[in-house]
Amino acid sequence: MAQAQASTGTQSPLDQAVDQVAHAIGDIMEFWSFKPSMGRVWATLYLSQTSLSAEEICARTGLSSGSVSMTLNELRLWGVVGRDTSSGAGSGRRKKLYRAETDIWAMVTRVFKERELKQVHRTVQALEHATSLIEEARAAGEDSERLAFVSARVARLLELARSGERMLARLADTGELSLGVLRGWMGRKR
Amino acid sequence: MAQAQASTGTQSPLDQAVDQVAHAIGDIMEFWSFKPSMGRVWATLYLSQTSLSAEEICARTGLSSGSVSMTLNELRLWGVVGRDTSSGAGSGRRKKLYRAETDIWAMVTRVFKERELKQVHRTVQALEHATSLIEEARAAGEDSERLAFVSARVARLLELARSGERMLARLADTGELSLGVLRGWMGRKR
DNA sequence: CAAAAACTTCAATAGGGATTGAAATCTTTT
DNA sequence: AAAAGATTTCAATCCCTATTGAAGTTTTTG
Repeated sequence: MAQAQASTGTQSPLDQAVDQVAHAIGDIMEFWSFKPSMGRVWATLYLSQTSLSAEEICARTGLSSGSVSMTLNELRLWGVVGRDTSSGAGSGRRKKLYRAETDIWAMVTRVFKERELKQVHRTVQALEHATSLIEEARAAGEDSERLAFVSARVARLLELARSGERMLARLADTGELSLGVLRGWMGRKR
Repeated sequence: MAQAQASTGTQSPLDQAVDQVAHAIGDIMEFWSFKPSMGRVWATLYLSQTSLSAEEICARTGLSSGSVSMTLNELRLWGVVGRDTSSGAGSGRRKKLYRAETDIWAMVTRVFKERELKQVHRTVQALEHATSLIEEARAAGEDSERLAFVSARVARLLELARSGERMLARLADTGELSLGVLRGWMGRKR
């Protein structure tokens, strides 16, 4: 029902299919905190035999030219879209042409490295900072039961966050992940 | 600077530490598309020796009572917060008391199963539907090069999504994950 | 080198979801 | 069983981010 398709009312089943895939990819990208437009644009390119101009992409996705321009650049930044430097086939004016990168493995890796890892690392840093505040309190002579408790739990969180960080890093470049370590380690410890 | 702390202006280093951790957990939860308040509330409980009433949690997080109530229920739904049914120690009126669950492994597993898996499955379904639209086009006699191309690529996406689904499922209950399969498989195939 | 086309940028808008706060409901106490 | 207290619910609000669209810039073409 809610089809923001640019073209005229009715489309062929094939067009519908393409549109649906674009939306599906948009949705999952959004779920992973990317802009939905990134998913839509990438999918549109991925399902096109030929490389497309920004204008074409506008037409097919129904997004504004501004949005397409920004989205395209972002996608290029992520390395999932490339430019096609074919000077040839000059029918219309000279436009830049884009195509989807197809090495999905590289994409996933990249995303893990740059996004998940970065966020987890931020958390590690925050926890480290909290730890130093706790040390400060201890240094200032505080010696309550509460301090001991909080200190222990923050230490535990920090340990966990660091493990997570290591695991993601490993996953990102070896493609192997075992939560076994974590599992045993967190186990039934309170 | 931006400390939405309920209590009075200045806090002890220990309080600051607790507050920071709560915010850090809130941030990473938000990054994973949960409500930040869930992280804040959970962390507040996790760093408290004693179980807390909703009122206490309001005071410590600065969130509204309504928000705390809803957040608490959601957290309980996720199984990461439990109620403490101690009838004892009656100083004030009888309030429900909450404590943080500490089995982080269980939490992670749960989240994977219920959230990531569900979303990936939605994608699989969407792609399956698109596939059936393509079949429809083919059945209707369409036989373009474009159809063949789109069909192949959608099939590829579907294969990928299904692999992802299987892997997540496996990860969720064995804790083991190898992207090796995927890697080799996606490899340099175009 | 001027005009046209393509592309980028950015302030304004739209849209969605988290949070509030107060009314409604349910629970406990006297 | 009434009053006080605690909890839940939900419409209104707030906040944040994605998208727009038009103005500005760069590139291409005659």
